[in-house]
Amino acid sequence: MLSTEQIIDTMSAQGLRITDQRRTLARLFAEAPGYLTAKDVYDYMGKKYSGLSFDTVYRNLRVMQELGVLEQIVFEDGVKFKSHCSQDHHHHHMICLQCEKTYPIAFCPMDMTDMPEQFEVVKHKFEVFGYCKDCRQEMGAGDGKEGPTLHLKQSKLMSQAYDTHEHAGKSQ
Amino acid sequence: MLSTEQIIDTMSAQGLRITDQRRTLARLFAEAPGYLTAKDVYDYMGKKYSGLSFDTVYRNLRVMQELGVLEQIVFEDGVKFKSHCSQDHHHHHMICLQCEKTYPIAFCPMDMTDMPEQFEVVKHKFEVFGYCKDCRQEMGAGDGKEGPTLHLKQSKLMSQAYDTHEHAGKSQ
DNA sequence: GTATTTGCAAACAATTTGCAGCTCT
DNA sequence: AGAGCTGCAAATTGTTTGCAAATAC
Repeated sequence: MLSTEQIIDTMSAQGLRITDQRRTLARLFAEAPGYLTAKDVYDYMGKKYSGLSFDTVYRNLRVMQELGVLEQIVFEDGVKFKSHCSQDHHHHHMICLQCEKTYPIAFCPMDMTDMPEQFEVVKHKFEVFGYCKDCRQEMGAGDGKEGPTLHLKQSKLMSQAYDTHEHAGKSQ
Repeated sequence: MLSTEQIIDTMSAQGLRITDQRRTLARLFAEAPGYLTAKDVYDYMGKKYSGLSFDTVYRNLRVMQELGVLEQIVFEDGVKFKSHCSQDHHHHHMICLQCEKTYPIAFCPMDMTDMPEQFEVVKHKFEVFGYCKDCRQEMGAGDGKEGPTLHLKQSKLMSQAYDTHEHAGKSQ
């Protein structure tokens, strides 16, 4: 994840002006553990910073995304944003369907497989959805949804995935 | 892909009524080589079947999707539909960014890797985007976009992918 | 001081809904 | 006959745009 300062510096370096709104956005995304919709952002900003308009949120989400500061993902239920992962190494995510936190996967399917020559690969998407440890515990505790049965094999390639990264940090 | 009849039979078996519109939809999706937006469908239906309304298109896309006849994918540029692949075996796709045809990938990353025990996997997504043989040839022929440079290794797991399946059929 | 940003309101696009009339079965 | 469809028009939701006033540099 990027820190508040990294986000601000990047924006500043691109000649963007650092307004209070943008500062708040930077802080929000630096701290947010999961994905946020434009509305989430708006609601949050509303608390901290009353009088912020929806279009400013949209405009900035767009700008920050184009700048590479934010990652935009289209879920079935809408568009969401989160701070971009460390640019250094390419990786994929497990995404919790409950809390929407992301956990890095220390493995990329494209490393494992070559494409047929006839097809020129431009990009790929690999995402695993499910329930993370924390949410499974809460759900298992019995609040409506039934605690899921597991049918998992021993971890081979991804065992490190669960706690290596800052991703899954319980920050906030 | 499903045939017109398979689609119609499935819908009929679920107690849905077979109207002219639905018949046309079934035929359209049985023949379409790639993904279609609601608007694509509407435009097409307009030709064959003048006077069809947008809401009917939406209603039926939804119904057919819930029924499992259509597959709905959310692309960056919008929601698109295509006829569901043969239900029998799970597989992923290469998707051409130009023509949006899909080519099956004879490999699933989830077969290769176990997830950490702590995470309960519900579903996963693996998609490869790029340019297919046909489109690369056309583009290479020099109509604006530069013919892409390839940097592909020998195919290991996916070599069969390119011509096994009916998917990539040049049908229509 | 000047180019950027913001907030407002209004425009827009995509999708959904209510309802009366038409149509499969 | 009667539940299920369709088409229309109107409502909703999510996102974008034009413009004057406010602000960062």
